[in-house]
Amino acid sequence: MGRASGVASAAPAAPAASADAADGPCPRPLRADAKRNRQQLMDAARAAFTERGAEASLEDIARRAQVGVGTLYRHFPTRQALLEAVYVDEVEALCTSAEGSADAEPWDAMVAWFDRFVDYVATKKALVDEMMASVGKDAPVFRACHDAIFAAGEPLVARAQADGTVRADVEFVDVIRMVSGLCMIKNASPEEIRRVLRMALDGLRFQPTA
Amino acid sequence: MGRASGVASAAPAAPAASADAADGPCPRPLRADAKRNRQQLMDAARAAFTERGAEASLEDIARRAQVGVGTLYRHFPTRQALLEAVYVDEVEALCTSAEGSADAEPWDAMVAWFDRFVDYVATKKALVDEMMASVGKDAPVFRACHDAIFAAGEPLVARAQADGTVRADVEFVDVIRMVSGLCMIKNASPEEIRRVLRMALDGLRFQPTA
DNA sequence: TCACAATACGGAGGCCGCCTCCGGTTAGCA
DNA sequence: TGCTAACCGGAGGCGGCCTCCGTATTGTGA
Repeated sequence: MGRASGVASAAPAAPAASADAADGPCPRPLRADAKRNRQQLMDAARAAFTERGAEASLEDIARRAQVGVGTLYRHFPTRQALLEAVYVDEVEALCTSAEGSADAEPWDAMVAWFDRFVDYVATKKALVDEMMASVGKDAPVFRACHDAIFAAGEPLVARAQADGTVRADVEFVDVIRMVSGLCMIKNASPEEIRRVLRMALDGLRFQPTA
Repeated sequence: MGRASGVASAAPAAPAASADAADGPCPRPLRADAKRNRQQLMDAARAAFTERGAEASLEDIARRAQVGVGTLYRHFPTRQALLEAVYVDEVEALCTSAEGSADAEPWDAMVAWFDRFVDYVATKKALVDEMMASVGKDAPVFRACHDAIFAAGEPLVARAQADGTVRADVEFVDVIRMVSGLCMIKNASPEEIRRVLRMALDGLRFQPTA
């Protein structure tokens, strides 16, 4: 993560991770078996959501994780909770990809990030159905991811604006909304989406003559 | 409908309509009670999908239509079939709205139609989840709707291109893909979407200097 | 090392929606 | 009026959702 308030929670890949960070005082650090099962559930869920979509059967996820449904529901009371847990990880990965482009041309750096944004999203449509919905929503987890995305992308747009390449009257919210929308295009190849993205982004540098 | 191969089937509003047009020779014109039930089902479905989303319970739709589930499934073997039947009607309405703008400025006429497109879609997100998926897909019904939309919108874009307002190298498929994507933006007010749409459409008239 | 809470596990069970199947009903023709 | 093809409706099998509670495991204090 770059700056940004660090999206929070979501146990890392390592098995012995610190799966704390709920909201309250957190009296106990989660028992060993619980920690293990939680991780297995997240892994199974990530796989299932990726290949079957956000509607993947929770019972099936539990089976894949070699865990009873009860356990699944204890860790993640709702499908939404599970979806979020997985998706927070993903967002982090996306956001870090914004770093290290400081030396490129502002416009190119910006376009490149949005390219990655779209590619990235393409591989997890299911998860991102939720993620897209977060732009503008104020649920706690969403809020954090939303912030992370802004922290990653806004500077890129600002730089292109300072540079004069992007017209001054566009706002990042609108741009991210636009790109989010384009991510939802169905039945289009990556190249097709990229072409559309280029076209739409060109709107950012159109200088109204009026 | 303008030109276009007339989207087909989907019984009109009038109760005594000719609900034929399946695919084959159609030996019988559908019995009176069947015709009535079919209409009730479509009405109930339209309402249910609009207010509960595309996941609305089919059993509930049958109940609302005061018909057994069996009847529902006989008329519409799959949820998809029902969705399509309802959605064909909707697309027709959208397409006809492209007519009568021949006297406006090409750019304005085009923008206005896409505005309507987005507004229209906004009120039936559920249905249009399917519709959006149709751009590029080749299922029979989809094909027809797809054609109808192209027949309605393509001339508008072509006119703006002939006019020189829209750059010559954009293709209608891409434009409709772009707008379709924007329709999917979540949690945004109509004005916000309109702003994004304007921004994206400006990309069509950006003249690359290179 | 042992014993005993505190925690966590897992799956049976109630509920609901999907879809199929078939005995009973009805429209419409002769 | 009688007959039959066409149609109706809902019971029933299946699978997913979620809850509840008896059983198993962990880890801590003696």
